[in-house]
Amino acid sequence: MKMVRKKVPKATINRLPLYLRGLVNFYSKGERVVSSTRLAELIGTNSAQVRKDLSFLGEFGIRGIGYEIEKLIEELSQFLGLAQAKKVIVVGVGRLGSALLGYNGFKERGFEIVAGFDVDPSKIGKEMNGVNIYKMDSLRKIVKKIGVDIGIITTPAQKAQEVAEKLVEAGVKSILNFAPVSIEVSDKIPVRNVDLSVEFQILSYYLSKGEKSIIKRGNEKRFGEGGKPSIK
Amino acid sequence: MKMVRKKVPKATINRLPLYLRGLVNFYSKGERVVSSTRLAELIGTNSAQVRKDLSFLGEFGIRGIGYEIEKLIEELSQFLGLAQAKKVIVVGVGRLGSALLGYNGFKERGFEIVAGFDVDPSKIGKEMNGVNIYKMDSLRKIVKKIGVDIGIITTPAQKAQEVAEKLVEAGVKSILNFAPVSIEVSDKIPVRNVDLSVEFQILSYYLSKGEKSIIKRGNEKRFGEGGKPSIK
DNA sequence: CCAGGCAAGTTAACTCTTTCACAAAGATTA
DNA sequence: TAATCTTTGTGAAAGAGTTAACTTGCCTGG
Repeated sequence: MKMVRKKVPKATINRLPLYLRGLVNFYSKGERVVSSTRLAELIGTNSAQVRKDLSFLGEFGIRGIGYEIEKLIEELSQFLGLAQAKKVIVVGVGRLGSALLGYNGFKERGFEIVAGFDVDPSKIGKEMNGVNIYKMDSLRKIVKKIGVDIGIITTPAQKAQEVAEKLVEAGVKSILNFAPVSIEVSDKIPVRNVDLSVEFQILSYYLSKGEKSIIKRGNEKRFGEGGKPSIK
Repeated sequence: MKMVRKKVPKATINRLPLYLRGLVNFYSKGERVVSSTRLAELIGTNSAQVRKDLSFLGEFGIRGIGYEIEKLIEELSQFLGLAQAKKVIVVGVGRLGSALLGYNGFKERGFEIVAGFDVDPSKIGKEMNGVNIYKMDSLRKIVKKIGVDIGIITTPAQKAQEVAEKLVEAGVKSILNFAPVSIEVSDKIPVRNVDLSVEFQILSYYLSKGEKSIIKRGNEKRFGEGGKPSIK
């Protein structure tokens, strides 16, 4: 029975959205209660982990029964700050950027893309999937006017850092960077980097790891970025 | 002078592609040597971490100087199994799938998209960004013929599990899943799940907590169940 | 109301990862 | 050659995260 919530580990934070996703799925199938074991299978971990993770948020399971799905969804949404919708802009509406503009899953989950920005004159002033595309010069004005929670960077790598700075300067509150480069901004602004090539390369390692798992050594001669908090 | 079986930590594996990315970038700018401190800044960690990570692969720094970039790129590429090109297919060429088809960065990094698959008759038989789109029924035949290292799933969530099973059955060696659902296949097949909504939600948490910034990438890999990839 | 079953909550052991701090070794200077 | 400087490589300590195993509490059947 704890009133004071201890600090929630980062590893736990990373799993909470996965629980949420699974719970919503279960709920839509008519289920109303779920056990830690069932939730664990869903995301590939074990039941102790699930109980531990959820215990950081409070006690809302029923011993002998499990967790009431609806209640747990509510608690997780609350905890993750999903209670109110988030406004999102996309800078760089090339292939990936426009794919994001068109993905309905975000809106369903409370992330509304309110504007796109690009430097290509042939895109500026157009509308893509119901979202207006503006020139970069308008960034500041538009952000000030509507308030933006998340700025997505889908520009080429060379432009990413510059864009990140413009976003911060304009007042965007957090950044999701898809450009294959690490960006560095004030450590007050949460930044997440998602590099798809990196995912491929990690997979490549596990693909070939049979031979790679034995290493010979020694017979001759092996986020706001910038030295701030390192997170996995 | 030791010949040791030493397990490379997963956390290290996840960082190696980031070092590689930075090194390639430095090299293209004409630099030839880099220190652990410099590499650390690049990915937002500290020099001890970098040295430790690299020490798992061998000793190829020069004390008093740093690391020879070209050599380090070579070693990392070798270690990550990037020495030979990987063949990739994309199942589901909707918005995200076709964005991936068109991204040149993959080919540059040795990941060649050799075919796309879809169920939509209006796409089948067409070519998108130089890649032929086939019907799902052809999956097995084509995979058998050309050999496929990585299968990307960019279908709707409801189809993802079924597609994953077809991929495995056809002989695809690893899977990168973008559908917002966890897929479960044989433990022998490495799987990585990338859910963009999850990234948004994690960001949402840090946003609402007004907490210090996050940095790195999300995450964890899953291998079927509770992660089997370690060799003891 | 009690006994038995079941699953959450919790503690502590354990494992994994990061960081510290220093010895080792190549480079440079005198 | 020796002294000094610099940066790697590493063992050990510290810190995070995971898992096992135990305790608590709810529910059901008798």
